[in-house]
Order: sequence, then C-alpha cells, then structure tokens
Amino acid sequence: MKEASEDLETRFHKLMEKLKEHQFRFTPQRIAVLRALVFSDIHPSVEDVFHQVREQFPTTSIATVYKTVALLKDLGEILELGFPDMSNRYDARKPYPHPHVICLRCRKIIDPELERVPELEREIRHKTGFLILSHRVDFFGICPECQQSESL
Amino acid sequence: MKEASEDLETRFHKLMEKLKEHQFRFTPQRIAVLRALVFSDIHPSVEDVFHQVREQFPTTSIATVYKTVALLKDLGEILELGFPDMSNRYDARKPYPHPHVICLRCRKIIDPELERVPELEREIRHKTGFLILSHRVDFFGICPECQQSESL
DNA sequence: TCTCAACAGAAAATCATTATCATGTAGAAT
DNA sequence: ATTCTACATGATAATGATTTTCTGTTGAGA
Repeated sequence: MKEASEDLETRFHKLMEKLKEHQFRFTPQRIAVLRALVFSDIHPSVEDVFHQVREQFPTTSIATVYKTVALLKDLGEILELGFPDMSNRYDARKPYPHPHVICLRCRKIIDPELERVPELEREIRHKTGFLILSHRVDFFGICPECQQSESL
Repeated sequence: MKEASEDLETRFHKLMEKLKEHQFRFTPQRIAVLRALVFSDIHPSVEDVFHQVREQFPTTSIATVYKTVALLKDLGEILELGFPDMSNRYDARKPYPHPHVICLRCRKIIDPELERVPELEREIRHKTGFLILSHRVDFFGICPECQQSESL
C-alpha cells in the first residue's frame, strides 16, 4: 500500500529533471515544495505543503507554493483533485487520472487498485462519440478506522 | 436522450410536494427556481438559473437562487457537481450519483448510460473495507459537435 | 564577479459561495 | 377580507481558496 522510498526519490528526481528541461530555476523553496509534494502520502493540500515547507524555510509565502503547484500542473506532472467543499488536494506521485476513495470523516484519500476504468472509458466513447481526455472516478464513504471509532 | 416533458412535470411536482411536506413556503421566486432547475437540460449553474428566473421576476437576487438550491440539497433532491475551475452545476432531475461526460470546449454535460458503476463500487468495498456512501464518475473530453467544429 | 530575467514574498484582487439583516409577504388565524 | 407573524427575499458584506500584482531578491550563465 505504501510505495518504497526509492521510488519516491526517483519520482522526485524526475520532477527536478522536468524543471531543468524547461529551464526553470532551482530555488530552495521550489525544491522543498517538490519534496513535500512527493514525500507526502496524504494527497496534500497547498496548505499542508505550505506548513511542511515552512518548517525548513519559515519565510516562505503560500503564494510560492501555489505558483509551484501551478507550474507542475502546466507540466502535467501533478494531478489536481478539486472539491467543492474543501481545498484542492494533489498527487505528484501519479499525475495521470486514477480512482480515489475518500473518507468523509477523516478526509483520508487512498488509491485503490481498479482495472475496470479503461473499459468504462471505452464504453463511454462508443455510446457518446466523445473524445475522452481524462476522467475523475472518486468514491466517498467511511474508512475502516473511522467505522470502528464510530461504533464506540 | 431527451426526457419527455411529462416526466419533467412529474419531477417538478415531486419537488413541490417535498417543499409542502417540509412546510416551506411557495413563493413565486422559489417556484421559478424549481422550474428552471428541472426544465433545464444543461445541468445549469446557479448563474444560469438566476438569469432564467430573472426573465420572469427581474428583481430576483442571486442569493435567493443559492438559498433555494441549498434547500434542495438539504432535502436530497438535487445533485451538486462541483468543479475546481468553474462554478457548480446542478441536476435536479436525477438527484442520486450517476456518471457524467463533460465537454471541455462547450462545457456541455450529458448523462451516459453506464451499468458498470455498481460493480466498481462493490470492488472498492471489497478491496478497501470502506463503507461507500456516494461517488463521482466523470469523463472529460470533446463532444462530437466540438470535434467537428475543431476540424474546420 | 556581474548581470538580469526569473523568482519569492507580501498584499491586494478575484470569484464563487455563504452569511447578515432590514424589509416584504405567504399563509394561517381571526 | 384583514391581521399577524414567522419565514423568505433582496441587497450587501463576509468568507475562503486561489490568482494576480508589484517590488525587492537571487539563481545561474557570461
């Protein structure tokens, strides 16, 4: 369920290379934002990343975090999960669309293994004639841990 | 693809009955909002409904539309589709979760026929142990009409 | 080391949505 | 039909997440 940290290092360096490719500068804040994004396993919000980065660079502005996240979005290297009732959450590990399961109580977000989504997409294509470019498949409910604490 | 208007009348009266059940008042603005919501086939935004209602009642405030939509949400009689980059869209015809296909060019939203979502939900339940309460299954792309106008 | 476009930080602006509150009115009681 | 009162409306202010703006700073190539 948890990715090996070697993979995370690899992913982090992939992002660094992307920045270099596009000739963006390596500033300490920017690097710290990348690290925070990749090494967080909670699908962090901008606020989450901001607090993380502040521990190392206390003068960091939240605008800087927003700008770096927007940059990664433009590069296609981060997946943005928007919600109407809370701030956006981000996945810099798997920037491509994939399903999520979200706990409505503790706001935990996990990535389930689902193989059927491509079939769904094919079905949609055939039935509607749409050219499908991305998708969002989210399930909302109560995680096992919160179910237990509820029944106390 | 388009529902018969008899069904829409039925749906409209269902909503009116819900209001009566819960002893909410029938104001002209409120009724107009219900009509606009049910009879629109574009999954309208609050702004869309507001403009529609204004044609009949020019002094209507957008706050009134927001409040009526919130009321229907509380009653479980409207489905809210939130987006990070545009205003929420609403479906008062089918208030339960169901898949959508969204054109990124013209912002059209349609309801495809998909039978596989319950299977997906069962799979998620088994794999994660979550108690699933709702879901959001959206596909984003270019509709057939916009594909044509693109190639001109 | 020097130079300068890109960047960081602070604050203001934006946008959708929600809250507030004075006035108006639906609908029950008279 | 008239009155009454709680609820609804409409105008506006507040909110919260995000974006933009502006000014001083800095990464990194010459």
